Amino acid sequence: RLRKWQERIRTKDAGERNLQFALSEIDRMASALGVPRSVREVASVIYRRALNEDLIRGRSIEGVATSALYAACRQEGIPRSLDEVAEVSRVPQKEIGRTYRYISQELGLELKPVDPKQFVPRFASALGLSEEVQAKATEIIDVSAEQGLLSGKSPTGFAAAAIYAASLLCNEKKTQREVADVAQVTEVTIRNRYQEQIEAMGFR
Amino acid sequence: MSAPADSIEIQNVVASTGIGQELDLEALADDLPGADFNPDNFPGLVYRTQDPKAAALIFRSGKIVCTGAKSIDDVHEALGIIFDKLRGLSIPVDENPEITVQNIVSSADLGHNLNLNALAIGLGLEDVEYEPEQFPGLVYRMDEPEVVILLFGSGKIVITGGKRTDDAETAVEEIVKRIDNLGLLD
DNA sequence: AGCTTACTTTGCAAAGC
DNA sequence: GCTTTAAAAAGTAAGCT
Repeated sequence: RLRKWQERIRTKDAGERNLQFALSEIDRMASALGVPRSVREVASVIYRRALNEDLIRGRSIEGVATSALYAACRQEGIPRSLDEVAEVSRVPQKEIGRTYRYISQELGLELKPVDPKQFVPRFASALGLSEEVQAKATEIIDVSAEQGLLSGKSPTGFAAAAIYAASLLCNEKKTQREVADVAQVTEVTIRNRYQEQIEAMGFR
Repeated sequence: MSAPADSIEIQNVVASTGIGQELDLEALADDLPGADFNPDNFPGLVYRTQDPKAAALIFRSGKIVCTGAKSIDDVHEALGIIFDKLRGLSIPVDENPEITVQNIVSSADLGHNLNLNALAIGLGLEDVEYEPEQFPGLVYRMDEPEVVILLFGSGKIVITGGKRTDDAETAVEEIVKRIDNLGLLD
């Protein structure tokens, strides 16, 4: 009886320690990513929900914590790419993606596909581009998405190409390499998306 | 005039069977030219047939998994070749081992481009997985028939998880109906 | 700038770690 | 959960010329 009691305390303490660890990891990663406090709070709520629904079983605490943060960024409209999240996590990108899909499904988060436009302000300011370029990039994304060019394309690559095109159109040219570096995509991807978008805009 | 269902092509059939006889895979690996056996890697011995092209995983228990065949007939043909090869090695093989189809992978073309973003919302986010950062296809789990459909922006699709030949046909007709009802079939 | 190769996703069985 | 097999879809990536 006494042993059972001690075991309960031990598991309760362990569980408490695990939760504290997860929350501090979310905090650490959120700081490294530079996301606002509100997003960390949303991530904490998602993590606690996953914990209450026993979704951690068979998965790493860090993996679930990272996925919760990735989901929270999306839910709050300031997405980070899986690449970016993986850079501040000790969990491989592949596992983050897989765990995100799992908790997203189990918790019924029903997050809409990431909108490329949501990357524009962050990428553009990292490149030192003006509001005018951002507005142009947003317009390019809207027009080309309406013409069906977005289906199946990576949101970061789509945003990167639009920013590259907008920088040319507004005489604030950035090289494909510079844009590729902040968006973490290859120049080849920017080139491919750029060609399609320019055509969709009626330029050439 | 060409209905999407007419574009269905079976790409891969997975089936399992058993010869009702335990096997010494080490010996079999020596006696079967072209056999790959790496027990440290995987417990099954891999044997490939040329015509029809297929790959078989042969296990110590005598159970066999056949993959890569383009039709159910090809599965039977390929396994027949393997059964005869084993008999040729004086290994007793059941007269007519039961062959069970476990999965059929098919491809098809809906003939229209698809707006996957709109489709993800229209088909219901709870039944859909669409993460273009990770994979360009939209994953849709259908209940009847119970199959998984991968939909691409080009209108090309993949149907998998079905065990019967007509599952793909039923699934294609159903998905076309659902997409059309959403007004997303241009 | 291409071209080639390779990896991402789905489904399934097998035996064993 | 992983390991291996097969095949399609289309996007992305890396290596080589």
